[in-house]
Amino acid sequence: MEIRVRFAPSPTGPLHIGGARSALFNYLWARHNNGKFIVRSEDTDLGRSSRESEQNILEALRWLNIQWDEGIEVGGENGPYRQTDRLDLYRDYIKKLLDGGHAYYCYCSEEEIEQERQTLTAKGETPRYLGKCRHLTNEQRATLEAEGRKPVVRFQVPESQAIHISDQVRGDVVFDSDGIGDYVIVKSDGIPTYNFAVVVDDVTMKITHVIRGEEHLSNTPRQVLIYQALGLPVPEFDHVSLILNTEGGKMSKRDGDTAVLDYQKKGYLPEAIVNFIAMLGWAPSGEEEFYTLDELADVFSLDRVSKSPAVFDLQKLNYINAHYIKAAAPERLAELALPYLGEMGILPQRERTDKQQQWLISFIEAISEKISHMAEVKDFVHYFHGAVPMEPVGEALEVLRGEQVPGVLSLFREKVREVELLSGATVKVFLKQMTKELKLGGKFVYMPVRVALTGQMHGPELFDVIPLLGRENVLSRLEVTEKRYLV
RNA sequence: GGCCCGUUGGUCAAGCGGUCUAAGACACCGCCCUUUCACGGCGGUUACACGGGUUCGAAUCCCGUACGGGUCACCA
Repeated sequence: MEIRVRFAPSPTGPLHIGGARSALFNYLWARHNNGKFIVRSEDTDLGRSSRESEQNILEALRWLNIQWDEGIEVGGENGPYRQTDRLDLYRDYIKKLLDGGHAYYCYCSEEEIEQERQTLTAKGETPRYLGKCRHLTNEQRATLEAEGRKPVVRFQVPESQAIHISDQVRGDVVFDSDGIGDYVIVKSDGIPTYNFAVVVDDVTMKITHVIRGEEHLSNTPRQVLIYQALGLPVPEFDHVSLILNTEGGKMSKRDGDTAVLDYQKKGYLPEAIVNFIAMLGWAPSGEEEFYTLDELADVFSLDRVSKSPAVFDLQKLNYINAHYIKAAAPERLAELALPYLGEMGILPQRERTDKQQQWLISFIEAISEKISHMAEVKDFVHYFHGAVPMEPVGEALEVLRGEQVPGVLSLFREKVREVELLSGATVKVFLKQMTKELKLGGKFVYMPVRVALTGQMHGPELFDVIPLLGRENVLSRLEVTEKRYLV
């Protein structure tokens, strides 16, 4: 049988990290089994759903290179793929449920239901709807409708039934139907609710595995009941644990970036995000930690998915992203760095001169080992740009106090002036010469030069910094330092 | 509160009854490499929530407790 899985977000906000991981796991499972991956939209919450959110979600998936075989914007034979376009379909299934005695109209008011809930809670029981409207006669219904009441349709939950859920991640889970009240499957505006629509969609789209977040586990028995009432085969459910913030709580806006595209904006690489979130809640059997999408699809399996929640660790993401940055082509990184450099007025976004383009590439090469995501290029431009160095403080200032420093810097200036082309290679040569001529250890030559030029003790390779600064900036920075700190 | 799920170092995690005086990675700390900064290499600190069972033997199985989370909507 063909494996068919789906990602079914509700378009009420941007795609967040947790959603992306659900999508990824579904995608990987499909690819691993040569199956199909479907993307649909659960937009029955008319008030909160928007096309903007849907677009954001789709864009994020595309950015991560998670492609779908069927669904929104790509089509397929089981469409349409938006729930609001499937209302007629749902009506047919509702009719079946109503005719089969598995569902009924309910006219209870919000106050009545709230009352019932409170009574049950007070007794220490699960708050639920007990089925007051189960056996309304036609006359009673007519009377209630004459009062202007709009009914909802409720599913009639069978009594004292054990509901078994087969879940490859969590093992088999059993629920008692008595803990579940008759729940609404069609709202008073005629729109079906999630718990019902999702069943119809999964059935008609022939979904074999429902891989989703743990928050859905408690809702699963409601869905299974509908499958059973309809006499339809129940798919396998696989509930993946949640992704938590550093405090161990649910990830929210306050914890920083939760949306996938936030990371795009900060210049993270999609392959790094994929690699990182795959490892949150799943682990390969070997010790390799870097995987491409294709490699993940090869080795992914549901039985290695973790049951316990995972904390989103930005440091680890940064580490993984740094790895991919080191591996990426400078041209690609340059393209990604441009927005930040443009923002700072360093380089034009387009129509750069050859010289500017060359500078850009050299700049990227010099710093690509130093940064964890591209937005950090902003922290590095001062090393390579401008006539004045950063102000040295603390230890850096101490470095300039060394007695050999004036001699080092003046010799350095001489060398810079002598050299025709200030390239990395020439700089390397004359810096080495200087250590010999002055009979000083490298540290006593390189460090003062570094601090004099950048004001910092740490930073990119000196042989990169000097050519990128250019002769003019080097000389002016030297002068500034000598004036300010050596007199 | 009821129901359900979970609990290995600060974090991600391996482990599926003996090879566990518990792997690997991030972070942290040292050392080495580098006549600068890094990369890298080597080493170190830190963990089976607790209590009962079962068993010759338990991180691994069972029960309980504690803690965390999810859910109980005309949200999905």
